[in-house]
Amino acid sequence: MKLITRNTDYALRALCYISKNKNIVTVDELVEKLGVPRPFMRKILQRLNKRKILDSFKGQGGGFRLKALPEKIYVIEIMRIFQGKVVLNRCFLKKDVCPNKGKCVLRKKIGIIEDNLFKQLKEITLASLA
Amino acid sequence: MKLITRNTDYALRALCYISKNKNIVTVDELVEKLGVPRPFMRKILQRLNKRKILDSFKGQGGGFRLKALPEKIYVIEIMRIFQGKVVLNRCFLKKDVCPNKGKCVLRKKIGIIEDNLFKQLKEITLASLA
DNA sequence: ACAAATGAGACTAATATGGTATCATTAATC
DNA sequence: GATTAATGATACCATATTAGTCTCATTTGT
Repeated sequence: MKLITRNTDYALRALCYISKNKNIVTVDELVEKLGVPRPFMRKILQRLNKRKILDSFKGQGGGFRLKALPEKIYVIEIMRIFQGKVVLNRCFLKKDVCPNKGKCVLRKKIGIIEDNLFKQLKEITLASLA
Repeated sequence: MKLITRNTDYALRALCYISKNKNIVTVDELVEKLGVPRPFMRKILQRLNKRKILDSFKGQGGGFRLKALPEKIYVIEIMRIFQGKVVLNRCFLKKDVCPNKGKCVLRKKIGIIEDNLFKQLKEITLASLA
């Protein structure tokens, strides 16, 4: 079980690198620095662009740049982009079967853990990583 | 992203049910109560037996029974059985490429979160769920 | 002997993750 | 305006994990 997937990990490291450069950064530069397969890196960056984390510039001299301040970019947001909604507190039983609907202790306990996890993740910004 | 898989969820609910019965419980009874597919339930119980969480009895009148006290059965242990070691704090970069080996802030942060998660999970026993 | 239970293990299906390949579009430069 | 260097979009493939099935063997009470 892992909290962070490769996708997210690469994205975060790419963002860290970009945040340290005032200039525009190209895919090739990131590929060289991080050793991530080029097409994969591209896909990740494109996704970050679509989700308004990055700005992109086409054509010669183009590349990527942060769209927001590193202080405003949250790790949990990047996780959501690549790993979907982070929901731990789910019941797998069919609703009509679950023997204690409404007051399931397991779900409650997991819910509390989830809340704590969120609180911690929400405090981690790109700025705090760099 | 989910913290707990179906496997684990079913296992926990089965264990809860079993813990409330002094008698031996059969697969069929659990299947009826929880609405989980029979062969899947069997597999889960067999695994719990192998890992010494349950005792099993073959033949007519057989079934399953808790091997330890509910106070001594930890949710994290069940998670490990069905989801493998719970390790969140991993770096995906090749070791010789990682730009800040040893002092990677991301890993440190995730490490702290992991520790907290563990602490919480370790406190949840089967007894506390029932 | 028979029936009712679990043990073992191979097999299949569905989903998520990781990764590739190709062609289109844009913009600077010559 | 042609070339070139960049990203955009998207379809596709590979691998791993999770979920689930099927079948036959073994045990044990009646």
